[in-house]
Amino acid sequence: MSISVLLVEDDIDLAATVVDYLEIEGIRCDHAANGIQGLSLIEANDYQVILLDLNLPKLDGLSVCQKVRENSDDTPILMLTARDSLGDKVAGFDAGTDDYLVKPFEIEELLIRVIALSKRRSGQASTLNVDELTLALKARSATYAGDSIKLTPITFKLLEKLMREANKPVSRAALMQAVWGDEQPDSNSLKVHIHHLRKQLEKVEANLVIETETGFGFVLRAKQ
Amino acid sequence: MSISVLLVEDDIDLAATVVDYLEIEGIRCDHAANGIQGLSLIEANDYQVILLDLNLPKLDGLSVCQKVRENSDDTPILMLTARDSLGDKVAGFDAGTDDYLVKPFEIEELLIRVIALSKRRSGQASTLNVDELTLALKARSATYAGDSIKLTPITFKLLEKLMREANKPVSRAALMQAVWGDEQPDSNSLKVHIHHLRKQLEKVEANLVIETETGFGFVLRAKQ
DNA sequence: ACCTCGCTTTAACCTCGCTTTAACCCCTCA
DNA sequence: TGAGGGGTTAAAGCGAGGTTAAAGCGAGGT
Repeated sequence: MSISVLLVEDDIDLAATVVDYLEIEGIRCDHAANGIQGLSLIEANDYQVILLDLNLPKLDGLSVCQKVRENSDDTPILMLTARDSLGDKVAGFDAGTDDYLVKPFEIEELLIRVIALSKRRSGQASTLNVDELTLALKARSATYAGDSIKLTPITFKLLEKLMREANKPVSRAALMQAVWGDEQPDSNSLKVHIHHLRKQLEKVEANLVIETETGFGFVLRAKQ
Repeated sequence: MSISVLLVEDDIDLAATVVDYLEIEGIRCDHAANGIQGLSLIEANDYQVILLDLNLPKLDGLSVCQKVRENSDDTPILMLTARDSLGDKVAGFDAGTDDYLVKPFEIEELLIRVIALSKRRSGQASTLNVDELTLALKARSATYAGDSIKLTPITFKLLEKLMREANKPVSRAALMQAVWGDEQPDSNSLKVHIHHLRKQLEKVEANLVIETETGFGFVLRAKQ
């Protein structure tokens, strides 16, 4: 799985260098130029690591760090700092920083720290949401407006595929590929499992239906 | 509360310098000259931070680090290394290292890292709690509402993993990794030990159950 | 060096429920 | 009206998980 990080840094040249280097190494890298923008990106996306400059316009790095932690977000944070005093670093760790790097730093050094931090907490939950339906991929559980939905391994994979392509028709072949891979059953298993899924959606009175696209496949979309 | 650390380092002069400096700063500092001695001190005492030289006689730093983690001891480890290659550092983080410092280092730098690491852990419990179930990691004992639960080394590791991920399903692979590491038994050992654990939970009439997620793994959660 | 005890692994067997199959229905369109 | 796509249902099959007992193994004591 690929790593995706956010760099919050006001020095545009440095930012460009870091972004380029990380992208070459296969790490997705967003960039924010100030603390406020950084915070909103953090809330909107799901980063594995956050790289925070200590001195930022609008909202400094320490404050950003604190606010992230207040949101009970434990994404690892790597602080980038030009200062080198003991006080600043201790303050950083107090605010919830996981690591820091003193400028100027070797970019390889940054890379290995990003990789290390991304490994530290890889247990974060990613979820799919369509309407009020939530599918927790790690927890392997689904809920609709709070009601839990029981899924077997197969209906789980089916629902996942349909939710990823919500509102877009998915061909039978694509669904079968998603569920069974290359060794597919020959009979009408798919329609039986689609049927099970529909029953589950009805049970929680979901405002979602699986419609059939005759001769093609199925779509998950809101009713009416 | 005062900090107490262990330094595992074979360079006697360097060790003496570090010990003296840390003691002056009010940090208790034990010293071991090789990996084997280090391990036995770690098992016998309760350090806030472990400082590990990478190149050690008898048992190298990485191996010490791995063994500590295998004992479910998550005391922060700061690796001291003369080498500076990317590979070594990544290997270090893989083995469960929390931070590292490249020799020669400023002794003030060491101090602030020790302080930072000792704080990281101070928030972490040495016991895990789920519902009325308590697992004392150091004592390797468990109780439910006061009743003690007998755990073998394997059921202990199993329960620890399930409690750390309480309410979240844990895959078979993850459980087996947590218990056996890379050398896993080929047969159905896991289900036998899960069975033993369930029996223990029943014996104390715990309000917790280990549910199975068919085709995936197991979850520890409250009944109903 | 041997014995013993208890933890771990193996293996056999059973149960349960997920998956598949197949039969039958309905509806649409030629 | 009959052929085909899709929906529904129930039952068969089959593999994953549960249970149990016994063999294997190593640590600690004698």
